[in-house]
Amino acid sequence: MGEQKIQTMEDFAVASGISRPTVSKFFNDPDSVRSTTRERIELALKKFNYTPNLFAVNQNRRKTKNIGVIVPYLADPFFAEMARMIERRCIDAGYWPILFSSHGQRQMEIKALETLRSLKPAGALIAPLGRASDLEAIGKFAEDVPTVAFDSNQDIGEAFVGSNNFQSVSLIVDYLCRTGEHPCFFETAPVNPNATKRRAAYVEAMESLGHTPEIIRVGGQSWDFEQMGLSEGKRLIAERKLPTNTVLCSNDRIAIGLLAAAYQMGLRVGQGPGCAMRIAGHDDHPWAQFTCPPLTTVSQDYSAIVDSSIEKLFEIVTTGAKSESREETLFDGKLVLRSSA
Amino acid sequence: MGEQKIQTMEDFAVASGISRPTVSKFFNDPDSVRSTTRERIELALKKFNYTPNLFAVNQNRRKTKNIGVIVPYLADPFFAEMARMIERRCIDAGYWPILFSSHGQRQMEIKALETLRSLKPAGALIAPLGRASDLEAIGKFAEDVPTVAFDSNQDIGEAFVGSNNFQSVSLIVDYLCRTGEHPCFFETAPVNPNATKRRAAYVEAMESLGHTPEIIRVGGQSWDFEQMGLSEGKRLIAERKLPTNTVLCSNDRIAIGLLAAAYQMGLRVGQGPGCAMRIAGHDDHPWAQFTCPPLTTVSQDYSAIVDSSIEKLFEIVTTGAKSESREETLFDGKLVLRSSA
DNA sequence: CAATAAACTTTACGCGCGCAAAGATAATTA
DNA sequence: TAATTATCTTTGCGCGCGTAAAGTTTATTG
Repeated sequence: MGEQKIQTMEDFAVASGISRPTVSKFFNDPDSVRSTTRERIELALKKFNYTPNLFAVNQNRRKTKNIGVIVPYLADPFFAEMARMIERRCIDAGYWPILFSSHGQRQMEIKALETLRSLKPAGALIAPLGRASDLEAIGKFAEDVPTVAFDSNQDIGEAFVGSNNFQSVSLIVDYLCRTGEHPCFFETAPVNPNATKRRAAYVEAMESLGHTPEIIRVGGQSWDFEQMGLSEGKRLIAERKLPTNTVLCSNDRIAIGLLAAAYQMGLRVGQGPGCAMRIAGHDDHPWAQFTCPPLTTVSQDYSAIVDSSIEKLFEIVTTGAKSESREETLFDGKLVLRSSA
Repeated sequence: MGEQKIQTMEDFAVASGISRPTVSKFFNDPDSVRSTTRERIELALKKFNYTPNLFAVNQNRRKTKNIGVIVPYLADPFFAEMARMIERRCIDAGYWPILFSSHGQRQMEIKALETLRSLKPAGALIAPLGRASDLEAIGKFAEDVPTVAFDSNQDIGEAFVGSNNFQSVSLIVDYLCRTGEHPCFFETAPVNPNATKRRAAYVEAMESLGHTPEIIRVGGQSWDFEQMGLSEGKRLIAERKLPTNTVLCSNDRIAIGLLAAAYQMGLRVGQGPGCAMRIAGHDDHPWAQFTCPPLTTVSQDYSAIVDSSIEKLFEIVTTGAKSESREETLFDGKLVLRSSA
């Protein structure tokens, strides 16, 4: 080998002694050709190491095998982890995942949609930015491309898969009220419906337990949750503005910042005696087990959300069935008791 | 608008009253057409919202505008952050970044290379897995595609950009020795040359200061650094196996795990009186400022590394100059003093 | 204003492959 | 063995665009 440079499928077909259309058929679905033929092609494949030109392939296919994935913020391990799972599922199903991160910015999300559209994907999995999203742009995109939304429910796409915030928040509010002083709710300006729903869920849960909800909102809309938790947390502690000794944070990343604030202000966090406050989060973020103290939180069922949204998407993609009603699938959270609350 | 569906460049050219080749020219470089023409096209662009088919574009271009980016582990905010910067730079330069994560797995890295190759990228920025990498595969890839390696120096590609581990480690070893008990070195089985170099640098720095290096290696090769820092840290503390009260960790993620271990074992970490041990890390990881206590570490100059590697790559891509010698650029680290050591 | 240069239009080809149709060959069944 | 079916080969078109060449218009210069 080596002397003959296999560049095109034509070359490869000649070299392997099989006609090009059959080779083409093989690459689209190896099981669609006779086993003897398949073996001959696979043999030649090992010998010549040819890969079809992805651009030529996708230009001509009626529908491509591309799956677009857009997450709002890839530097958040939560989304990084989801992306990892999604990529794996796509590849296993013979699709090619293309990952975009909006990096928390409206313009980036729009850009990602544009780029994605020009890739003529078979489908898309989108976790919208939320408030910052151009819903109209996403909506238009979803008209042309089968789209499943996850994480943040913005009424776009054929279906939504996410967490049942009302269930999960009431779970942890119940727990906190049962085991100590009732919690106040610590949040940043809501970046997406999850944040809004969690606050509403907190209010509802508190009221149903006969407590007065107390909400502390800090800062503006930003994805630097830890930073805001830390700086605003320090300020609140210094000014003694926390209404109760128990703080339920809108998400784990805020809680991580608040934990650092408490530490730096010399406040011991936990349930035991000698502890000045309790801090709880929401999500069961990958880092939550490494905080000091380890963070009590409610888990989001990452893998269930990924599995379900992928499944939903493939269903829409393969059947081509535009469902008449937008389906919403919510997964329950589970209480993750560690020592911070 | 709306009634006329602009699908092809032909359609768009007709609709905007400009010939297709000129439109094509515009999309390749807006500055290559007369300003009056450019304005007319941009006007039509707003009106019709057309984007060229990326597959068709890239199929025909001599060299594509794709830049492949492969990072070893995207769930690590360090790489997520680098990837974010790289993406931005590429887009600003008119390139299209395609991001892959090896997810810590050899097979994924190989797969990413294969996929990337079929995208005929103009260039590639690769942070190799390290030990787990198929160096031969990357090497072959780099023969065909202009490649710059970063983060982990595996002798592949036209150039390497990374951190000067000897400088940075000796910096923090000096500091630690100067301000307290000399440090032992806490590492997992090295996943890449950085880890190996840091250990060597530690040994060298210690010896030059007249101290005996003491290395603690735990666990196997894995990217779950925090987990290993935590579990092995707890064990070491329980069994009183730490030779000194000062621990320099091979990277911040291990340090984060060890901090959690110390906390859970009731050990106070920091420099002050009443502190049982000091813990330092390496990298100035995005989370390092939110640990309890905040982590003293050495920064890697993320943005310098990104800038330099991008610059290097564009230089190679544009000039097409295969340099005779592989250039290595190392950036110095800076001491980041927080309160953990 | 004419002369030159720059930018444009028209025309045409080719990239590498998907895909369809018709005929040839191989595997399966009766 | 003949008939049926599955799979293959041959042939050829077209996807949407890059790009080149030749001719035409517009802007710049003297």
